[in-house]
Amino acid sequence: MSVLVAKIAVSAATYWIDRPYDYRIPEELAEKAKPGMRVYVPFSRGNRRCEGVILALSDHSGHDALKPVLALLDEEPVLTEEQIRLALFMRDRFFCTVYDAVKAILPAGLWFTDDGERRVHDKTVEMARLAVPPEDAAAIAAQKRMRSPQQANLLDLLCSFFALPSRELLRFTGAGRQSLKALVAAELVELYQQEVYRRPEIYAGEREALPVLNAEQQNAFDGISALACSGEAGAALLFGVTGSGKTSVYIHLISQQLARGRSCILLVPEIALTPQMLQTFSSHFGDDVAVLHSSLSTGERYDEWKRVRAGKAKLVIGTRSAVFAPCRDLGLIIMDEEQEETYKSENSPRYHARDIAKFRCARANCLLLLGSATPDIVSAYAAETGRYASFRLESRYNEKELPAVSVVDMKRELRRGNGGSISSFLRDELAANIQRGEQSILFINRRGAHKLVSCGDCGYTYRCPRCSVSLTYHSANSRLICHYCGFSRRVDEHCPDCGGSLRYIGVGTQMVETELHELFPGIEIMRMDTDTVTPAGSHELLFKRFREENIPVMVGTQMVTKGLNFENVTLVGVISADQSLYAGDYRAGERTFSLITQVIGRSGRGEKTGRAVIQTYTPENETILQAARQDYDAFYSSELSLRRLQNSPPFRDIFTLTASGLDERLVVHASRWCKNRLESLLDSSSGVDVLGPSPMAVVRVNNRYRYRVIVNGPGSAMLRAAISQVVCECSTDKRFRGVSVFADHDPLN
DNA sequence: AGCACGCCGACT
DNA sequence: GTCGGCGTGCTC
Repeated sequence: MSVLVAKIAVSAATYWIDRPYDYRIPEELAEKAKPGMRVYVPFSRGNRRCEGVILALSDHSGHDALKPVLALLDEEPVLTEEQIRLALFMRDRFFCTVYDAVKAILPAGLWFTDDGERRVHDKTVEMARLAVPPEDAAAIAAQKRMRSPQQANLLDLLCSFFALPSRELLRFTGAGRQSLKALVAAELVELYQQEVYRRPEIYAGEREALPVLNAEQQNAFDGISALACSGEAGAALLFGVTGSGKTSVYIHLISQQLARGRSCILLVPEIALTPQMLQTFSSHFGDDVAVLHSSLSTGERYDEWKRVRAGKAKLVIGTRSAVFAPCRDLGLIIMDEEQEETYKSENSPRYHARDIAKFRCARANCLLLLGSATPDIVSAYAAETGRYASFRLESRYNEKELPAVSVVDMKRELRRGNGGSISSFLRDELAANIQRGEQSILFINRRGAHKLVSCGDCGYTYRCPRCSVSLTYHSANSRLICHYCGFSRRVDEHCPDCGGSLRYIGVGTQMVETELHELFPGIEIMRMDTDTVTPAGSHELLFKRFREENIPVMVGTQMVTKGLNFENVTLVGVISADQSLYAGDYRAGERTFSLITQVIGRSGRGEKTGRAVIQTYTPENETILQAARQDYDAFYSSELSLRRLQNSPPFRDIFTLTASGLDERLVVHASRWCKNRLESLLDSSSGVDVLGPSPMAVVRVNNRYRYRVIVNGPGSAMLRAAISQVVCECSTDKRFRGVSVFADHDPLN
């Protein structure tokens, strides 16, 4: 019997209409069409051509009048059966469309290729700009105000910005695409493509002998390798204190799998920060290594992807998305620093790399190894209860002692009249280090280390017109920028409100840097921020300078806590350990513990023993004390009982329903409706709590108000189905037009 | 979402 | 009358 029907996931389908659509396969394509191939199909009333992917073939359909598949985009399937399964799993797990999942699984480069010949195009975004002088546009806008207010709004906005990405433009004005198209048709506005630039990457190395394992590492290796070679699916946790040499164990495990003809994936939280890790692995595995991460160019990424798929590269090292690497004969997935938040995607598909890794390992009957010095409480619990195998590395390299840690009470410091951010204790320690010619690193527990601009007379501060946050000053281009939506503007000469003089208030690194200059005149201070606009690789350069020029003090955010080892650093300071403790979500304690542990780990990597100073306004806080003692087990047990009381993971799963829109009242209304609807769908005995709605920490972004309902319950298929149903119902409810809703499993905040 | 169909208000 | 907003409903 001839196969005539294809079940297809289409790109144009939104979440609430996403299902396999049946299409007729025309006679001439019947031979070639296979599951996993991309196709063009007509979709919706206008039969507009859209992309799709064949999920399955069939000989019948429950529908009559099927539309035909227009064309096949691939000669061979680009998705394996296994990857199709994964995409379907992702839809169910992460509340995304199947096509969204497919786009995450496949590399972007695939969309730019033709006939197997690589034709990499520059990545572009669609921009809209005025096609007439702004004065004319303003006049036309005024004319149009009555008849077509949406078009008038679009024109007005373009008058002040000249050019904007059309996506942004529509989002900001709330106008529909048709209004923009009308303006384009009237030749008042034109659309054009603007390039988004990408940067390349180089790596090289010579093969080296495998590192020698110490007894403890050998022991861990033996246990893990037995599991990895057992041919059964499973997961293991490798708890290894900072400097215990987890990497050496990884190298041996990978080497073993490659020798068995299996391929491996090594996931790292942030590859840009670990060039020496890459160096290490390419020195052992040479061309067997493929690197996959977001700052590769589309072409490079695609090339690496092809090498992996062809079986030419057997070890994939990469960030989050590398978990989708098309490895053949997968033998092992390792997630290094598995507690890191960068493994969770914050836009659709909102997946966690750990969940994808588990799925793949289960299907491939292989091992997932989670490595960490401060494991996620959920992973540690799974290890404790025997769901994961568990291995420990407890001795530091070369039997080095832990740094001596001091906790400084900043409240007392304040009472003593020191209102600055550096305590007298830390100051003395710094002075001692400077005198000895040793280096120090100060860590600021805060993101966005920028300046605010405020009026010295009336206190006016610049706020984003589209978001409920202040604008921050970037010296790189002398502009004020919103970190949420990217809005930017020039700074005025004087206060726009009262004409007074404007002050530039340093927060974070800048403030500390200034203070240090006052305390230690003439001493060089290096500053390192996470989100300064700097060219690629400049962090590495800064680290190199710090090392080679023996710069006495480095001040920085997040990134100074990661990776690099400096022999001569013997003092680290945490300026304020408190910020991340009160972030509000259930992960706050975990984050703080992990952060402090990593900072302490930066000290005393060389010959000399290190010291660490932790400043806090709550010196009695258990988490901070446990982190200071580097006592993960104590932290784990107190955190676990807290989680048990709070009903948070690992005891319950957390889901959120987030609603956003221009009309705040409507957003609240829709959120409240979601909560009630969900409660009514669930049995009162289901053990599910629905909380909220509550405004998000930053309520307004890009003029859209954001409210959230939190669902706390067992992550059962039944609960996920109910959540999915509520999202679909709310999205299609006419009363909530203009409000968009999405669900997320265990979001970061 | 994005597209067609169809209703209703303004201008020739 | 009719042009073109903008609301409504559907997507194999």
